[in-house]
Amino acid sequence: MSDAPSVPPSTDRTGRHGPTIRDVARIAGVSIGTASKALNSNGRLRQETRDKVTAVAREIGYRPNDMAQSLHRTRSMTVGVLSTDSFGRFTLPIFQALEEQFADRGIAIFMCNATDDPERERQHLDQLLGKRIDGLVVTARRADKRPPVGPLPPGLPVVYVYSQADDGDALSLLADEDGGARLAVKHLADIGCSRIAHVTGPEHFEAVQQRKRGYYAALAEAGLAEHPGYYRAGLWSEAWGREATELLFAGDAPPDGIFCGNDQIARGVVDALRERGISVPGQVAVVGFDNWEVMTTAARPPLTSVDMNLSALGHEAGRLLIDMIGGEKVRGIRRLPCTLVVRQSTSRQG
Amino acid sequence: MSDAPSVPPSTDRTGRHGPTIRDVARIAGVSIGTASKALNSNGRLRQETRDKVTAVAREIGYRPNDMAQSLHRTRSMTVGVLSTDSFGRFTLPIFQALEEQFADRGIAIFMCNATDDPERERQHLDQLLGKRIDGLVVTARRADKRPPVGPLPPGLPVVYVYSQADDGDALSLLADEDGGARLAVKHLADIGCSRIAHVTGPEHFEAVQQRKRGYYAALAEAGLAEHPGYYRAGLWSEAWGREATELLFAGDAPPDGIFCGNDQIARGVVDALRERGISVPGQVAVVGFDNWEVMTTAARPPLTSVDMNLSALGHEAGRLLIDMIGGEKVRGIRRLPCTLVVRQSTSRQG
DNA sequence: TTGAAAGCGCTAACAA
DNA sequence: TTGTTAGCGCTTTCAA
Repeated sequence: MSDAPSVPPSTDRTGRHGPTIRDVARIAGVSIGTASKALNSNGRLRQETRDKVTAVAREIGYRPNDMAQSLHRTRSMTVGVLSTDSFGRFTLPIFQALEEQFADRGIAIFMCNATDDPERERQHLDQLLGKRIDGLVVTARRADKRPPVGPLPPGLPVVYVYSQADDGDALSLLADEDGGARLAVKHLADIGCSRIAHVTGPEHFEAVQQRKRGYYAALAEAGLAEHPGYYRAGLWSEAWGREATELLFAGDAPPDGIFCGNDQIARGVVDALRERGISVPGQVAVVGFDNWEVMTTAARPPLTSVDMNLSALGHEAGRLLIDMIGGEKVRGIRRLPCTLVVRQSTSRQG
Repeated sequence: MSDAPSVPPSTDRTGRHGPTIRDVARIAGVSIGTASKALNSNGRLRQETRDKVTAVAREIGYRPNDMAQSLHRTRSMTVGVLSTDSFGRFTLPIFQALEEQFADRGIAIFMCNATDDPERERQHLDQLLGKRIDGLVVTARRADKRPPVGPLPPGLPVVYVYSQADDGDALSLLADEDGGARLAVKHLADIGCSRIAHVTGPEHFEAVQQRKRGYYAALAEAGLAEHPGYYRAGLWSEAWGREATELLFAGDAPPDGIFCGNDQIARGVVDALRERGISVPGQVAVVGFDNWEVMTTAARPPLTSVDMNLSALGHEAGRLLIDMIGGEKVRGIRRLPCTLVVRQSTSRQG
């Protein structure tokens, strides 16, 4: 069977998970310890030996078994990402950023989805803990408060992203929605709007509350009056955007600037305005929220929009989790700034 | 320190990964072997002993270490999902379905993203193989052919989903795009359209080729003539949908049915038609592709669209991979049927 | 019915 | 410079 007669007699058994370091050592004619040193390029070894071992390893397709390694180390080099709401448009850029961060450090990601089902969440958590993850990221679609996941082993680093735990000791990373709203309203004021309306989604969303706060705060800062009827909460849909526009323009004091709670609403608004023969941004300027390219660039005109920088949020989450795994203590709620992306719905050149 | 004086003296050392079975055994006052039997409810043991052990385990929060277990088993109970194009709208429902399938069987998922970067793909693959995954799913945004991933250890089950390997021995799961196109065109013919156009995306997409084939085949089957200028390839955008509509209606024989390559194009088409004062579906019926709800329901009127059932594709992929892990040999290209979802753009009741 | 011990694949401390 | 060995946490014979 053997094509290498110089190889010492062996059981010819290859590990159930593929060739093992024992196989490498045997074929290379060295001890296991030596093989280990050679492959991990540490310890003092003759270059010749080192080369021989690595050559054999390559030849037989040896690949160290991470699970066996992790049994020694205090790290499994894996983290769990638990989405407590289904994978969606908002969690996606966060995932992507997390993935980059961790992949760069050789940390693998267990991805789990527990769509608002506590039972499933429990199962996933059990599984992740069985895998001895080094850290956990919890994401959601909404930034509303949620009960903390758990119970978890003490000391397991956890970061909530775009999601907030009802637990003062937890670390939550959120977008500064209030600040985003201010950016939008200030921008409208800066380009000369004085009657600025806010058409937004359902009031039970925390995000709606925060953006509303930012809206009023920015109005005050700009020295603009609040107008009853300029604030309209409804649905997150284009249809609501169109409907709200009708309502706003039915009155005697139509707005000259509209800050929308998301891009779908904004798109509905610009459509309705166009169909009423009102020019955007000439007569009315419009700002959306989310900077969802599918919407912002397809709208006529393309929409100025607030970007929550979810990708940055994900990167920061990854960075912090890695720090925490490294032993740092981090807690509290951190809000990352939003950015305004200007397009033609608020400027002629855009 | 100890609040249980009856417990035998110990090193008071808890494993680096949390309490171990040794801890359980020591505290329960039994041997490790006994504890193992009790916790895995096998072997013959006195009920009393069994209860004592499980009680202790629960109390100290013992959780078996999967990595240590996997060292014995021939399975790691993990699979890798490698996205060779970034996580997106198309891969999402597939992920979700895969996740369900695997989670139900206690299999964890390593999620990796290698956005068209072969180097990164190699890294991820190395990592996954180090983790001793039991199987691999490869997804992509496009269904175009790609070189097979690898090199992989022989016998490692792989399934390509919404993605096709340039390797006859591989298993690929795809949507039946040709069939989907036929569904759409047949539907249009059935409701009385006789001049059916096809506005689609860039020709270098395999999907475009296939849908085009289905379009012509269905025309022939319905006994309808091909009309030069009724086939328009362009971009995957609303703007192209609008532009193509202008082109189609500039000629002398405007169509009375338009099958679009995706929902964005379709939305552009219905918008352009409405603005031209052409009623949909009264004068022209329109069908989209993808059944992307954001588009289909926001369009006016809501769009009839072909659904590729990506979720079903994901489920099937999971099922097959599990079969393959179980030892079954599966190969070849499988195309799963599309479905037509009828809405108002082709029917008055909708 | 329970305990002891070998070993999964690997690393690291210690000997030689 | 290299080999030996004791674990990492667990399962599984084989003895007792």
